[in-house]
Amino acid sequence: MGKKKGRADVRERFGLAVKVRREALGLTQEDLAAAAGIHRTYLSDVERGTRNLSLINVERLAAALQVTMAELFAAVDAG
Amino acid sequence: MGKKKGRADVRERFGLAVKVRREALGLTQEDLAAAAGIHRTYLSDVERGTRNLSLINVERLAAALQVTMAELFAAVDAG
DNA sequence: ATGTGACTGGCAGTCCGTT
DNA sequence: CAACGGACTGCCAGTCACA
Repeated sequence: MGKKKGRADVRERFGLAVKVRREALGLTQEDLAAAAGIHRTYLSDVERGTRNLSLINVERLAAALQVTMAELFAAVDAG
Repeated sequence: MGKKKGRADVRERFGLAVKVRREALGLTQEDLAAAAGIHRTYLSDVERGTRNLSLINVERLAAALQVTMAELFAAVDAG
């Protein structure tokens, strides 16, 4: 039953949302990183929840994932 | 009829979304800044679209505005 | 293909004040 | 009450070598 309580850090929830969506598209981290115009190792950090990325990179990632930011954050909120 | 074209910068759209929601709640910048745990002058910059804020502060702001991040970004996307 | 530590430059974020 | 300037600190952005 549970609901949750100690919710995970936003960075972790965001990273997971990105990863789930990326895999749904059948892309590798390298593919997505290239599409979003960011670096491969940076994306790796983002998916693992160790980076507190900012607005501009959030937008780039959403675009590369072919979802609106609202859709992406719906998954983050749900996480 | 066009609809879109040169869409405004994410920072500007985000700042406007925050401002509209803040005013709907009848809060001053100082009130909201205190509720979100960020600084007054920084919030001023954010609303004016001059700051590229990061994930953690986005979450704090959404919480202080009493909306989910998805709801907040729906307004940003619409902007 | 991905994870991770380390590194540096620039900006996110704070705080003073004035308009 | 909000915009804006200046100065400061800490952390994000961006990259590499290597497991």
